Amino acid sequence: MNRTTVEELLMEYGIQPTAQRCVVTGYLLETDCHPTAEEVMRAVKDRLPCSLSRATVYNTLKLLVDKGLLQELSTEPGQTRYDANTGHHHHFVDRESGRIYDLEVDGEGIWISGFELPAEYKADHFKITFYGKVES
Amino acid sequence: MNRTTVEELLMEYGIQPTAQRCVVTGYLLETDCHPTAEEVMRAVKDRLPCSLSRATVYNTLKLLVDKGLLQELSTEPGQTRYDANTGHHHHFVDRESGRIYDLEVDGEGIWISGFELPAEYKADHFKITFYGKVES
DNA sequence: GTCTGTAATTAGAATAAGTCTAAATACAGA
DNA sequence: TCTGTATTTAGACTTATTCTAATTACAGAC
Ligand SMILES: [Mn+2]
Ligand SMILES: [Mn+2]
Ligand SMILES: [Zn+2]
Ligand SMILES: [Zn+2]
Repeated sequence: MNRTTVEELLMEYGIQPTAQRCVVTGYLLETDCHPTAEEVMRAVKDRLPCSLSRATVYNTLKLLVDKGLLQELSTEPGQTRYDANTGHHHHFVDRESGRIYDLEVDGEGIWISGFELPAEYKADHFKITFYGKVES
Repeated sequence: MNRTTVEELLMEYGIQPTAQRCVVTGYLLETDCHPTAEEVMRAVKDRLPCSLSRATVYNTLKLLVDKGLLQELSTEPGQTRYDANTGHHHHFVDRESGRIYDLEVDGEGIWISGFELPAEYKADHFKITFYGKVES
């Protein structure tokens, strides 16, 4: 995804497309590894002619989450991770490597049987996280 | 659950039952509110004749997790919560209050239909977290 | 019952993730 | 070009958690 496409995407979401925001968004769209803010910072700072502040990375990530372009993941304590895949999907955490894999849901959607959510619990969303090992 | 019962439980799990550990464990067993380390600290320090160090609370929580008496929850960034319910169960997060409710799984267990875990993904565990509002 | 070595606890310092602040810079619209 | 607002910046600050070095508690040996 090139520079112009990212710019257009940001504008569609009502976000002023600055160089910093483009490069952060571009990185999150192209990676599939659910990076932390720190990882975004490292990955992205060489792509800019200028310096990049930590505050800008955090502000940008928060803005993108607010506007619905990213989702936040809390799979392990002390690390917030970011995911540009905002469709309804789930995750698999490899315990050894810590890597997080996306699990896509096909057409009809997912169905959980074997227990009832009590009537007074009105859920608007759910996520499933699997833990284990990916045998390569 | 009284003092002696907690002591016996800790010993069964191979944990030397000190006063601090008993009181932390006792609190987690009696509450259903998935407290943070800070909340455990506050709730528990008056139950001891002596002072209680932050380091002890964190060490104890980690020990109890290691030995399988507690599980850690990462439902929201920046807060690790603890859960003495270590059977297979799931959670409901009330977005307004932040409160976390347990969802028990009945006899036959839970079944997820609508997508396949790829063959090379060997999962030993999964958890489901629902988000929404509890209407009281 | 003491002695003694190890385990546990303590207060406070150190880290690390994330937020805030105040000043500088960029930029959209007049 | 001018001007006001939005964005970015470096670094201070906060908060959750971990580490450290010294003290205290305790289990087993005598
Ligand atoms: Mn991070
Ligand atoms: Mn906490
Ligand atoms: Zn994902
Ligand atoms: Zn629970």
